[in-house]
Amino acid sequence: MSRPPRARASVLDAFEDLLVESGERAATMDAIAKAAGVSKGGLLYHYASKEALETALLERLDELVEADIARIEQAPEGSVAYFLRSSVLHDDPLDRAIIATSRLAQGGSAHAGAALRSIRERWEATIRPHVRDRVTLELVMLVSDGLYFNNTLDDQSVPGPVPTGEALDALIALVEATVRP
Amino acid sequence: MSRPPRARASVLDAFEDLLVESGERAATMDAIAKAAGVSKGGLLYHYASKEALETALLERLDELVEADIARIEQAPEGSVAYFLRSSVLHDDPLDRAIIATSRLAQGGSAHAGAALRSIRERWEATIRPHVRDRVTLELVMLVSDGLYFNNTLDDQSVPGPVPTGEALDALIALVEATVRP
DNA sequence: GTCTATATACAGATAGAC
DNA sequence: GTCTATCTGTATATAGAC
Repeated sequence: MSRPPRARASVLDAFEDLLVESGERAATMDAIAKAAGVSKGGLLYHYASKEALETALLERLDELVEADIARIEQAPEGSVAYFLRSSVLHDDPLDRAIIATSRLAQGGSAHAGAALRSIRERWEATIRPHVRDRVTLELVMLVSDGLYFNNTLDDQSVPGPVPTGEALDALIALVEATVRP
Repeated sequence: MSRPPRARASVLDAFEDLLVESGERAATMDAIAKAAGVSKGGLLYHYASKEALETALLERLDELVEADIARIEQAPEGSVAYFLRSSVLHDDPLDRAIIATSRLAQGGSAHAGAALRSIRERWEATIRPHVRDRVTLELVMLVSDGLYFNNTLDDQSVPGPVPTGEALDALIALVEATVRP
């Protein structure tokens, strides 16, 4: 755990980037090695197989989610507002890890699918105390899922259909007014 | 168009099934041929390439969406309620086509991604007259997206986190009360 | 720790018989 | 229209030098 080699992290970054930017088909061992600036042999010294790389991505995701949940609970603007607002961000490490994992899940990885379900449960448990009842909890979760889903479909050129700026503020205000306990 | 050979349709069905049940990695030409009960050569007589198969799936999706939009507009229970309820179904042809297309989009297919964005725009235009304003329209669309997203992650064994039965009725009632013009 | 070279498997696609 | 056999490219992974 201590002092992990620089190359190891940059290989994982390259894997994640390729998944996010170009999809699972593009994330081959060759492409990952090239993007990370190492040879295929070098890559395989750090991660002995593609499955090892996927496992490492899932572990990174898990750590990022843990930190995110702490932030949700302490957010000054309120947990629901913070949770929804953070569902629409694009380029922070957590969102990239989620989108990458989502690509793997849709490709057929059962582990990745299970990881996403587990994250959703942890978020749900965190939000539960801050809403009125079961139904309003569903509403918050589904709006968040919807925001994430649109993130995953975003292509870098076209702006996504998801609200930003004042439209996002208005959406959050609407949801908060509806779900407040 | 008239009297399309039975085998042609069953090849497309097999492609869709493999995408939905097992993800894009599993949907190889070999696996598709086997599932459809034809040889690889037989498959390639009907669809000369994998891209042709993807194009056919997108065309099927387009037709199903067209029919769906007509149903949304005429639904006796109201367009918003019908739209949300139909977002949670699992085994109708439209949902399977959407999930299959979603797998291709996450795999990296730009065409599939564009098709999903186009569907979303058509739905949005259909729902627009039935809600109060821009913000409530966003809310309905995002809840629908959230329901679909959870569908795509559902694994066949575990029941998904998405509401059914009375919980779904309550959710729909909540959203309708919030967005009604 | 990182490299080159190579083994093995499997993908998509072609050729041509029936 | 459907088949078998085969070509070609490319994916993951191994072996072993440096």
